Amino acid sequence: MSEPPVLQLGQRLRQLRQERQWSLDEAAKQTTVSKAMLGQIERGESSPTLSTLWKIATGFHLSFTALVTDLSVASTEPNPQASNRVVSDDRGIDVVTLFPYDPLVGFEVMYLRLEPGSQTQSDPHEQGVLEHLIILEGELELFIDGAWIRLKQGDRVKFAGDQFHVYRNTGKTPVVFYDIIHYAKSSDKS
Amino acid sequence: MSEPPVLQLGQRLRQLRQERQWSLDEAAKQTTVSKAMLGQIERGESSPTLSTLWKIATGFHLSFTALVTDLSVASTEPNPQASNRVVSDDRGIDVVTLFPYDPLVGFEVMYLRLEPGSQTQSDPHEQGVLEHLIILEGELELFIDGAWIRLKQGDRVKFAGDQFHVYRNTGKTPVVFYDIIHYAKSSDKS
DNA sequence: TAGCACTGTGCGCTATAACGCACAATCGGG
DNA sequence: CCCGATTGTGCGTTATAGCGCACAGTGCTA
Repeated sequence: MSEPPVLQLGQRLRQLRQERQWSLDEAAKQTTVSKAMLGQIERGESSPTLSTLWKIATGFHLSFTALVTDLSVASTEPNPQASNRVVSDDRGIDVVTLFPYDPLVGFEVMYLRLEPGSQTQSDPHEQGVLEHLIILEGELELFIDGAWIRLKQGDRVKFAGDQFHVYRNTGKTPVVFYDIIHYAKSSDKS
Repeated sequence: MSEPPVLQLGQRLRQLRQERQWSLDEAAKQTTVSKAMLGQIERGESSPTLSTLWKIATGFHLSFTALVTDLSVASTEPNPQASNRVVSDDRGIDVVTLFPYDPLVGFEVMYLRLEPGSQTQSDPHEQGVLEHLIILEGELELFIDGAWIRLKQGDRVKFAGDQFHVYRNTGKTPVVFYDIIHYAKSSDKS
């Protein structure tokens, strides 16, 4: 991941202060954090503690997350068609992770695109895995429970991912779909 | 306002660690923060710096916001009626449940379509709710934590849904997006 | 012009974050 | 039983967060 966000926080704090047209002195009064410390933070010279961050957020009348929200690893990702795609299997398969696995929610979200004539099979995930497919484009064929089912644009299906299954595109246009993969409770994905 | 969230963070960190069944030693390895320090934080004996918080989030494979998301000032009481979350102004708003809430996975998936000029606001969900948006069409404006952010086709964002937020479409074409709403563990939606 | 108030920065001092290490307690295996 | 590995906690040391204060620079007014 990227570097510690001390510089980013500093820039953000200065921006917030200037929006309010507060001097460092005024900001110090509002936040009960010393003027000198606020200056250090703004210049990225200091990594404030949680308590100090809290005082700052409170003094600026922000929720805590508002103060640090831009310090997230870009929650906002660029267009998947324009981002780094991962060819994970045979030719004609694109896979992009839209939301990586997060133990807090227990799932990850994948974007998949299958060119006409392509196919990808999935060995059983670990026990308890549930998959949710949402078809955006084309017609997907899913082999599950010993049978092929067809899913067209707008369709969705939920199935146990802890069994062998296959995705294939026998149509003439690409298939695009999302796959929300939920892992059983208390299971870390890797 | 309420007290500095040092105790809350400690509880949260311990919870996250126990979910993963990590010892302090293992967590120290993953985060590059010393075992003794992690212990101090968990017991609320220390107020970690931003850099240390960052290391922890990174080591736990969380976004920074996910780590501190429950530490919001959030003076507003969580809305207990999470059943009908969309407060509308129904004109120009289509909402379809793609996957209804399932306690087994802890989330539901919604499809939303906003006509140009339409807007919908959402009172805070219950505490701990995380939302994941994937923009399919158009350009969505999301008001969160006191600021508007723009999300175009293909973008996605993850944010804490336990705070007031607004979706609006100020563009000239419809906006279509998916919303994966995850409710905190041990919380039944209805 | 001088004087005053304000602004942001640097410095030295104090408090505490963060660390490595030792250790008591626990558990499992021989 | 003993031994080794693991676990979480406490302690002393080091680095730095956070502070009050002094000060250079700026702008305004008499």
